[in-house]
This record gives sequence, structure tokens and C-alpha cells, in this order.
Amino acid sequence: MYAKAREFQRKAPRQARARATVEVLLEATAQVLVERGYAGLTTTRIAERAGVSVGTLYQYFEGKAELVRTVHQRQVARAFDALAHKALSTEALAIAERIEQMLRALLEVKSARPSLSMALHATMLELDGPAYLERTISQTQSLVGSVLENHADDLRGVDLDLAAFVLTNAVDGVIEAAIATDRLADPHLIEALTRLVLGYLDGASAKLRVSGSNATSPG
Amino acid sequence: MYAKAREFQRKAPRQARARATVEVLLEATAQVLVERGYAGLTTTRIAERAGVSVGTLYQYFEGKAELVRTVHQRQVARAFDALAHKALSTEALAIAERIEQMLRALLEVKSARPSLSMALHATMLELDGPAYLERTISQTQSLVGSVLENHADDLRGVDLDLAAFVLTNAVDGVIEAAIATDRLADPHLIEALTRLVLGYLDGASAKLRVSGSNATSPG
Amino acid sequence: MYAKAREFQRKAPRQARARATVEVLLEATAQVLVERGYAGLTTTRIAERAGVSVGTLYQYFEGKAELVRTVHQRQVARAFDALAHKALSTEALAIAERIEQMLRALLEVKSARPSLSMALHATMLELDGPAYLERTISQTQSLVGSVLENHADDLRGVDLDLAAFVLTNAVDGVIEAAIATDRLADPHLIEALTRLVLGYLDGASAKLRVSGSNATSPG
Amino acid sequence: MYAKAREFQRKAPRQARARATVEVLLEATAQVLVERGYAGLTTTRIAERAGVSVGTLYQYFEGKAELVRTVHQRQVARAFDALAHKALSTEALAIAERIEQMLRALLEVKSARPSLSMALHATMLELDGPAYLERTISQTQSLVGSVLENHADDLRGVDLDLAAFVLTNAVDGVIEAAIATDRLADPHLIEALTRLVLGYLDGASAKLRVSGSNATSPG
DNA sequence: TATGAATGAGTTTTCATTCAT
DNA sequence: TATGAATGAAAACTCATTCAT
Repeated sequence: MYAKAREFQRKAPRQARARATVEVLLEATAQVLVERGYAGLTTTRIAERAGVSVGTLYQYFEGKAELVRTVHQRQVARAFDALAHKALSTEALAIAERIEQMLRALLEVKSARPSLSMALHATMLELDGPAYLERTISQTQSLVGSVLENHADDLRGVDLDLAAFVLTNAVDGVIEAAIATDRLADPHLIEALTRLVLGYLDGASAKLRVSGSNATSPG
Repeated sequence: MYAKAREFQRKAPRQARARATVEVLLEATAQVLVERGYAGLTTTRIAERAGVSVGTLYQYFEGKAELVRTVHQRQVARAFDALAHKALSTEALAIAERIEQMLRALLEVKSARPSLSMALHATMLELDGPAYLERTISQTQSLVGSVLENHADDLRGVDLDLAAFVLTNAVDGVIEAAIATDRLADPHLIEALTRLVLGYLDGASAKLRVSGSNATSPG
Repeated sequence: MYAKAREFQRKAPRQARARATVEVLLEATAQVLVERGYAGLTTTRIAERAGVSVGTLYQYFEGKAELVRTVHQRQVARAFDALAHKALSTEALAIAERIEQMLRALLEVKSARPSLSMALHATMLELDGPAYLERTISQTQSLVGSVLENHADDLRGVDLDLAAFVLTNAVDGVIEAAIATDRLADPHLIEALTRLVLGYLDGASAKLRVSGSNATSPG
Repeated sequence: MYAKAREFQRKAPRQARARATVEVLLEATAQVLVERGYAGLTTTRIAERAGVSVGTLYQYFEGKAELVRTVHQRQVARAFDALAHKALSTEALAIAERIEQMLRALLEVKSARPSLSMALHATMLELDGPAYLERTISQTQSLVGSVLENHADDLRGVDLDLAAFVLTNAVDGVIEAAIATDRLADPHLIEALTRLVLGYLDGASAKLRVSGSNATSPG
């Protein structure tokens, strides 16, 4: 049904010039994909935009699917790395603060090339089917899972796996829509996302509810 | 109260036979799309599956894009109608109960042809770009918005427009991921979604927090 | 190589209504041919324009080729009849006057639907190949031949067959170009054509030269 | 002195091999057009005849229309160049002699591929409508015009523009008919055409009439 | 008779991929 | 290595024609 995802370059570029060619091809792929969609992403066009010949393209990549998958992997890796880095650097913070910082980091990284994210999402869905989501999201999901686990004391009663799944995808859905409607820069977005996550966790844990949200402290 | 989507076709079928042909073509499109993705959705294949000739397909539709858009519109309309209907029939209920019921209705309608939903999402993204999301979601979003307004008293302090945007897309993101990972049937899903929505609203409204979640009742 | 020219309607229309349908179809064919060329002349379009169904079209004509040939035949017949009629009614006149009158008649009949003439010419060439010209022109050519013969005394030394061929086609070439460049209405055109014909005959006959062109009389 | 026609192609051939391919495609187009008419001129057939694949055809031409136009332009250019060349090399001659020589040159060039001329004429009419004639003939017309101007002294009283228009198209009409009826080789044709042209000019100019045609000399 | 739905052969056209230079 | 010409399978799409109603 869907083509298998094959990995990485056909040939490891040894020389600097070759490495540069690979970069140029990947960037060209990203640009053309954003500008004309997957249907308009032809090997000729990629090569043209990259300033090399089609032959060269095939020297480094198996075809356009591999190019797209590579671009996607990089994009995903960038987002994941940013998130993971922030998760590490905020280990000492309280959960509410930590989540807000992580969401900030995520929004920032997504803001870099918003339309590329969208285009890649659609394309990967077409290339590898729903299975792609599973692969891609699961990584983030387990990162989120371990972060939650760090705060297990505050989250007693919360099904952490379920929470990781729900929150990761809920946040993703909102961000995707924000990209589509060009609201990524809306200053209220970060607040709303934070509230979404904390609200969910809050609704499941007595501890957090009392200590975590000081606004609730009664008169 | 809520807007309706319509279809446009190359030529309106006059005879009953023709109307049946159109239905058969749409169903064939849905099936082939699910089975082979948009790349595998060829006009020949659609016609074959529908048991008519290609010529007939082109008599009623401009091409496969129009077929897909029509299938999508119907799918969206079905979900929207179910949601709108439930929204109306639960006007008397408290917000928490109402939201849970609406989420149940939504899950139910999405469960009907989960893989079709996914495939349509990916395809529409490719066909019409991110703009498609805007068009599609906005309808649901305003429905959600008016439901929230019905409970404005319970939601003092909540930015209802923002809430409608965030909640609609958060729920959508979770459901989409649930479809992709085959968790739609998970009995915990409905609870989690309800908590997600109520938790968000809760985090923004003093009134709701006190009356809606009895664990919080101070003293 | 080129399809055979088959003649006339598949079925003679007995009733008045049927005759009207045939007329309407022929007129529709002419209109569509002018507006969209032979490539754009589809049976559906003809039927639509005529306000009948395709089925009806096939009730009266074998297909679009027959329709075009019929329209062409009528057009040719109109021009030929006008010319023949004028030839008869001017038998008593001197050759110069007679030719001018015939040319006037020809221009007049061609002016009626100039673009139709052009379109038919191109289409018939495509349908029946160069052979069509032979068939069509020969009729006119022999008419011209017999007119010249009536004035054989004035045209001693002229090869009448050759003259008929040359003059018919020369005049035709000029008129066709006049249509294409929209000069049909140019008042000098008729003079020029007359001069062209008389000049040719003049160049071949001593008698005509002296008596026919009074401007030459020296003195 | 006289304008030149040029070609436009989808992509300019860089290597010698490519240039050869383009030639082969043009020749194949000419052949198929003659053999089967425009209706029978399919891209598959052209490629087959040229001994290349369809893909190659589309690499250099937008489609069959562009191929035909290019062939036509070359054909027209050949005829025009021959005529222009003869016009230059006969500048010193008397008008009668000059015209005969130019007509001879024209007949010669048209004799090369008579049926191609016909087929191109019909096809261009269909492709570009009557407008094509205007474009094509105007060039020749102005060449004829300037030739006539060279002999303005002999042509006092003649409207040179009108003469160029009438004579160019009259000659064209006769030649076209000669091609269609296979009389191009008729030895009388050249005489007749010369007489047609001179006769026309003669009928309009006193000077030429007296000196050019000795049979008229009075007394 | 008239209708218009259905047919499907026949075209055009694209584009990933190969390979001689 | 890089090039870009050539390939041809595969797709979209049209339209003359038929025939059940």
C-alpha cells in the first residue's frame, strides 16, 4: 500500500563539495515542497532549484521520496532536540514552569519554517501512510512521558502514558491549526497551550490542583 | 443556526440512473483512497471500482480532485451535523455533561470510517494546502464557540474565541492521532478528551472550578 | 488518407418539424465552426447550440463530417448560383461590363458570412484533402469558362481553359485574403479585381486590348 | 532589408545530438502531416516516425501545434528568402523581366514540396485562424511592395499598396490551386502568372502600357 | 421520435529514472 | 563525478457514437 521508508543516502559524501551538494539538494527539496506541494515536487525541479543536474541528484539520493524523508527527519530531529534540550535544562523547575518553558521552546522551533512543517506532514502521510505518525510522534511522546514521570509525585492518579499521548497530540493539533491560520505569533497561544496541558493534568491529580494553581487558594 | 456545505459538479445528473452513478463514484473514490492513498487514486481505478467507464466519471466530475473534495465535504458535513445535532439536544444540560456528550457523538461519527478520515486529511492538505484546514475547522469552531457562549455564566474570564480555537483543534489532534494509532476504541479516550476540555476551561474560570470539580471544594 | 465524402442526410425529413431540426443543426454547425474552429466542433456542442440532444443529431446526420460537408455544399451552391444567375442576366453586355458585374455579385455573396467561408475552406481541406478544391472549384471554373467562350471573338488567342483556371483561382485568392484582412468592404477591391481579370485577358488578346480599354485610345 | 522569421522552442537543445533530434522531429512532422492530415498527426505518430520517444518530443516542443508552426515558419522562410534573394539579384532588370524571374523562383521553391505547402496552409488556418494569413502574407506583400516601388516611374497612377496586396494573393491563389490540381509543372503556368501580374499593372499605368506591350502601339 | 447516460478507444502529457558522454 | 538527452510507462482526459428509456 504505502512505500517502505528506506533510510539515508545512497552514498556517503566524503568530500566537502559533495556534502555541500547534499545540503543544497535538501534545501531545494524543502523550498519546492513548500512552494508547489508534493504534486509539484519533481526531480527536475529540485535539481534545477539546487543548481545541479538530475543525474547528480540520483548520485546522492535514491529518488524524491528519500529526499523528502531526509528533510522530514531533520525537521523532526530539530524539534525533538530543542524539546529534549529544554527538558534537560529545566529538570529542577516545578512542573508548571517546566511545561511552559518546553512549550515555548516548541513554538519557537516550529515558528522557524511553519509552512514546511505542514507540507512535510501532508507529504509523509501520503508517502508512508498513518504509520509515519506513529513513528514520528512516539519519540516525542516518550520524551513527554519521561518528563511527566519526573513529576510523578505531583501527578498521582494520572495515567502517564495516556497523558503523554493526549497532551502531545493535543498540543500538536493546536500548533498545526495555528500554523494554518497564521496565529503562531499570537502572544496568547503560549498561555493557552500551557493552560491546556496543566488543566488536563490538574483535572486528574488532587495534589497539583491545590499546590500548582495558586489562583485557586481560597480566600 | 449553523452553515451547511454544498457540492459542485460538472453536470447535474438528471435521471435517477445518473444520480446513482454519482453515488457509486463517490464511494469508489473513498475506497480506493483508503486502500492506495492519493498517489494510487487514478481515475481509471476509480471508474473500475465503481463499475463504470472513465468517460462516465468525467461526465460528472472535473477529475479526481473534485471527487475527493466532494467525498471530504460529505464526511465533514456528517461529522458537523452529528455535532450540531447533539449540541442542540443537550442545550439544557450542564456544560460538563454537554461537552462529554458532544465528544461522544464526535468519536462515534469518526469511528465510522477512521482510515477514510485520515486519508482525506492528508489528501486535502496536499490538494488545497493549509487553507483547507481553515475552511474546514472554522465551521466546527464557531459551533463550539456558540456552545461555550450558552454557558457564558459558568465561563466568566474565559476568552471564548480562543477557547473554541484551542479546544477544537486539540481534540482534533488527539482524535487524528488516535485514528492513526488505532486507539479510537480505547475506553479511556473519551474520559481523557473530556478532561482535556474541562481542564482547559477550568484553568480559566473561577466559577467552574469551584462548582464543577468537587474535589476542589475548599474547607 | 482522407475520408470519403458521403453525401446528404441519412434520412429525408418528411415533416416540417424535422426539416426545421435539420436547419437548426446546420446553422448550429456553422456557428460553432466559426466560433471555435473544427477542433472545437464537437457533436455535443452542435446539439447544445441547436437546442436538441446528440441523439437527435445522429437521427439526421451520419456525424459531424456530414454536417460540415452539407453546410459547405450549401455555401458553395449559394455562391455558384449567384454567379450563374448574374452570368445569365448579363449575357448581352460587353465582356468588361459583364465581368465587373459578376465580380460584384461574387463579392456580395461572399460578404454575407465571410468568416464562415474561411472556416469551411480550412475544414474541407482537412476533411477531404486537396481533392475537395478540385471538386468545388471546377464547377465555378467551367462556369467562368463558358462565359469566356461567349466572348470568344474578343478573346482570340486566349487559352480559355487556362484563363478560366487562372482567373477563378486568382480572384479566389484575393477574396480569401481580403476576408482574412477584413478588406472585403474596401471600395477599391472591386476595381482591382476587375482590372486583374481584364488585364489578364487583355494581355493575351489583341482585339480586346484595342476596343475593350478605351483609356488606351491614343490621341 | 527584409524581416526574418524566427522559432521558439520549449528548451533550446544544447548538445549536437539534441539539435539533430529537433531536425528529425520537424521532418517527421512534415511527413506525417502530408500523409495523414492534421487529424492524423498525433504526437505518438510523429515520435515513431522520427525514431524517438514521445518524451523526447515534449522535451523540445510544447506539442504538435508548435511543431507544425515551426515547420510552417521554415517553409515560409524558405519561400520568402528565395523571393527576396531573386528580388535583389534582379534589381537592374526591367519590371517585366524581373517579375517573371521572381515568379519562376517562387514556382521553383513551391515545387519542392507541394503537398506540404497545402497541408500546412490548411493546418495553419485551423490552428491560428485567418489571422495566420495576415501574418504570413504581409511579409511577402511588403517585399512585393518594395519591388514595385523600385519601378515607380513605370507605374505612375498605380496604387502600389493595393497592387502588392492583390498581386501577392492572386498569385498565391493560383499556385495553391495548381498544387491542389497537380498543375505546378504545367509549362504555361509561368507565362500565365506573368501575364496576370503584368496585365494588372498594365491596366493601371499608361507608361507601361505603351512601352511594355508593343502590340498596342497605335498607328 | 427524442433523450441523455454510458461507453472506451485514442490522445496528449508528465516525470522518475537511466546512461552515454 | 557531473551532465542532460532520451526513455516509456502510466496517467488524465476527450468525444464520437450507441442505445435503453
